[in-house]
Amino acid sequence: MKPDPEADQIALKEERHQHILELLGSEGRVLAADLSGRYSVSEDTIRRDLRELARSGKIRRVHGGALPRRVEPVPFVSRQQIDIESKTGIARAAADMIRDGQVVLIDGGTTNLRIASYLSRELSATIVTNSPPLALALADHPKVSVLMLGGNLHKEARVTTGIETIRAIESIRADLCFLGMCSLHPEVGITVGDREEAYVKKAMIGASTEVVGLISHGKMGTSLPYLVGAASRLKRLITDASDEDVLHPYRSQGIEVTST
Amino acid sequence: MKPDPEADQIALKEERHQHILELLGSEGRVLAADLSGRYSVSEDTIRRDLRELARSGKIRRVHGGALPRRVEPVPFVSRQQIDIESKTGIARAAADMIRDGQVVLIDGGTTNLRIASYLSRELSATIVTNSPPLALALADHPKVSVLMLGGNLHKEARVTTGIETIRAIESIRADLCFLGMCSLHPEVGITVGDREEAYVKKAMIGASTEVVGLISHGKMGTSLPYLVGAASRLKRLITDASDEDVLHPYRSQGIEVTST
DNA sequence: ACGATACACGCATAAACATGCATACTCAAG
DNA sequence: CTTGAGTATGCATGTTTATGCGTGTATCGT
Repeated sequence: MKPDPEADQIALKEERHQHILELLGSEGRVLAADLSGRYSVSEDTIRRDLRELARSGKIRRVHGGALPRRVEPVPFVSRQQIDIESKTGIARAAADMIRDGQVVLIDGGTTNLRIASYLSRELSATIVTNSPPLALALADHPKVSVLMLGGNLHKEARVTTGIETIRAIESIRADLCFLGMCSLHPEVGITVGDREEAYVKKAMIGASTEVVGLISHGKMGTSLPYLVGAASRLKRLITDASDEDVLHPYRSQGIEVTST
Repeated sequence: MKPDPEADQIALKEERHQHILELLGSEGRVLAADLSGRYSVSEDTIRRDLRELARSGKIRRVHGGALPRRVEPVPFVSRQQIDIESKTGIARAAADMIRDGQVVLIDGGTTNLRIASYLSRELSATIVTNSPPLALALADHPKVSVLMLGGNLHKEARVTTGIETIRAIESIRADLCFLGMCSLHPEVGITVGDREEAYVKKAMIGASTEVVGLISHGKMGTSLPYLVGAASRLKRLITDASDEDVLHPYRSQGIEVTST
């Protein structure tokens, strides 16, 4: 055996495996024939390596070489698909409001969840949320720090609620709060369909300097059994509704309305 | 004995061990044959050395030599795909352990995440977890109640950690705890790669009547920087490893071992 | 449909391995 | 000093592992 200048740095099988994985990570693919030459071993050996790595799920074996494991996008629930365009605009406008260094309280809900997608990769802030889906969506963000609020999981809404959640909220001071809106009415106020959620939202309002409501047009002017607070608790409203008749009642209460 | 210019500076076993570790640190790997020549001892002696070092978790033994302990930062999403079959068996066995009415603490980790899929639809229990993905996986379950532990989101592991998490754990008494295992060694104990996580796991052990460890074979006999506790803290171990040589050290510590 | 390439399988072999045993050394008690 | 226990080492042994090669099969691109 002649020492190959490139090879025989790697004499151990495990070492080769590791190296193949790294190579796959940086190059995006590997070819069996190429690896054979690179490590000065027979293609059979390489094939055996690839087979092993594939069997333990570390790579995806294909004819001629191997590819990285499929990185499939996070499987989001179908409900997210509703009203995509309107929610996109609202979420983007909300994401733009966040400044570096701020502590931001973000409530659950599908609209709020989309905020995660529109946060700048450069943003360095602390996001506090009672929504596990939102927390997970932010897990890939390079800079934001995520504080998950504990509590009972409300299965329908996918948010945590209850006394633990409220206590945790009470112990923070947020610069900004994006409140999820189930329904909003200029006179009745902010209402939700769940008692526990109402208390959580009240606590969120109380813990934040500035409260912003995100709401799609279909939910405006409606009401639900449990009251969170008057509409005037909101400093700003971001919505896709554009009908001035609908928006004016809020403006007249001193709420800044942003229509996307 | 003939004095070797390079060798016999090192005559003691401990000296050799120390030197091997240093070499491993600087070179990234060591070869048994190479070391044999370097220290002018037989390969058998080197093999014994390597075996000892591996047994105490300081190196990773491979055919032909040894490598540093694996520090393999595989992203969470792709980690989910690794060793699917083995994780399935382990998770199923774990799910079967849960009885109606119990309060069960489930740690993060990809193996534990799969437990959710195997819970009977009839089961009525309270699941407490610091893993948002697990909480979400359980959101569709008809009967279990889910308590999400709050805290800072550890992005890599997708679990919450920190003082909030620990406080929340301390306030509950669980019947059962499924501890996620990053690595387990019969003598070194349960270890993890993150300091915060170590504290959370400690708290989990303390809050549970019965602690069960779920671990796939590849993680057995390895160790990481931060100690959670002795292996004997586990009442039961569920693994896909079936090699009696690997399992016996745990059995002899009084741990019930279930091999799937 | 066709060669060309990549592949899986079985077999052979050399290296690496575990194990048991014998030897040599150390240290301390007799 | 002698003796004996404990340890480290080397050697002989049979076993396991990693690898390469030959054969025949599957897959690819045209």
